[in-house]
Amino acid sequence: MQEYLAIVAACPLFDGIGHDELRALLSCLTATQRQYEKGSYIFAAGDAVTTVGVVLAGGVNILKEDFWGNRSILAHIEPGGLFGEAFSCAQVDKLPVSAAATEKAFILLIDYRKIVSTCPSACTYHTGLIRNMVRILAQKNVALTEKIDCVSRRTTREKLLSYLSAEALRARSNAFAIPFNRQELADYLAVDRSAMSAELGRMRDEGIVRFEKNRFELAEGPPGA
Amino acid sequence: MQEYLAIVAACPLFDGIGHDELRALLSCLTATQRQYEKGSYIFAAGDAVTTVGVVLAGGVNILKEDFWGNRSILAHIEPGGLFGEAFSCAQVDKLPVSAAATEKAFILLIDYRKIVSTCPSACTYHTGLIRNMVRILAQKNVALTEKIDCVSRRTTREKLLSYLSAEALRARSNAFAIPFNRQELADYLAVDRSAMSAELGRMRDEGIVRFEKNRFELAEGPPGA
DNA sequence: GAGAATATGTTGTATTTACAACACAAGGAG
DNA sequence: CTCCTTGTGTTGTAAATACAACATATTCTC
Repeated sequence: MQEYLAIVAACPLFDGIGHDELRALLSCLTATQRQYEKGSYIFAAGDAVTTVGVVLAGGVNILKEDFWGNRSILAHIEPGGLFGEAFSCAQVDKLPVSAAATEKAFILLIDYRKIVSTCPSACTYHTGLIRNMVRILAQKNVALTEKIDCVSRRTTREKLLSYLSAEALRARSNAFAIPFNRQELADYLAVDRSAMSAELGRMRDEGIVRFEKNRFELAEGPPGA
Repeated sequence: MQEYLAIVAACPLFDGIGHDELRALLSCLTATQRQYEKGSYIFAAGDAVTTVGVVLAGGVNILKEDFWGNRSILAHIEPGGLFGEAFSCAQVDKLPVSAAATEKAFILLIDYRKIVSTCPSACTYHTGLIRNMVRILAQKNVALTEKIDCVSRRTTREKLLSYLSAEALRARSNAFAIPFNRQELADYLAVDRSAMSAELGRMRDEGIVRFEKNRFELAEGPPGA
């Protein structure tokens, strides 16, 4: 564990907690470290999960299998990353996804009930831990809501405008940089990259937006003007 | 407050907490009750919010205004409903939405920091309260992720199959009822109702699915077969 | 600087969708 | 029962998209 302390400290769940306190906290949480071979499951669909996982080394894929057995990868988690927190904390009785090691992996497992219950010994950093967990869930919530707002639009143009509007409001400026390249933006908006590129070109021709690379600038007037 | 105790108790934030304990808890949380006239703002876009709201009476709309000033209603909250929890708990510095009373409303406001910090007097039900908050956020997380999984598909058919697959897995049966009528399902999947209806008809013709009203039954074989 | 890999823009076509308009059934209110 | 509302399916057409294939850039490596 010693060797992974820096990785654990990098996990947002432990924000604001120093190395020394962290060691005490992990013991208070009865966190356990386990090793998984490539391809083996940390959680399997159908399981009841009460733990969250922190990747110490290696990597983990979150997989989903639909009714007909079609598999898809929902996420890839790297060292320092957290997984399983939504399903554990939501107290779902049967996991709808699986988590599998993509290579030999070391995982720290922590029971979410230990996290959200203040310990009898009242360790100082437990309140910070709870606040971190709540913040992580809430931030993901905000990000997901924002994405749905974009993806739920009917046309590529509406999706782009919705996304660019959100970025402009976030930057509090009509000029801003986006954290995606074209392919990533297309994936985020769930549209075809080339069709999106064409739509961006038309929007530029109409004077709605200017852009170069990942820097965008929105015209101040309404899109219709 | 006395008169609204039953409403507060119905809020999922206070699940598992009895009326007597609730009164003590609310005082421990320094919850405050405020009255809002129709149209007035409980939270305005740009505010820094640290409180969650519980609607005691009346109604609240969550509103969003984009970069060009186009308004849209994201949600309507009724008595017993909770709002503002995601943004408060995510510690966003400037609210990207507003909350306004749709009619004369009574709102209970609670600082989220009081919720996630265990109180010095260590009131018994605080751990339950924290767990409720975490569960609410996590469940919304799961629901949003599930919706994104459907909405991010390219075609109406893929969206329908994704949604129906999720419902079948949830029901652990290939026959199940859905909680939507056609218009609501179309809104959920972000497609046109009539186009969706036509697609459902084609899928039925192809033997992929059978349905009547809100009861659906998926063929066991793969969609392509 | 050459060459490879990656990122981005462009175009044509077949497919799919949105939209509007309408038909029809079911259920409730009077 | 009749009217009215609501829910659902159908069709035609214009519009938008996905997809494929290709043309330029840009960046990275050697």
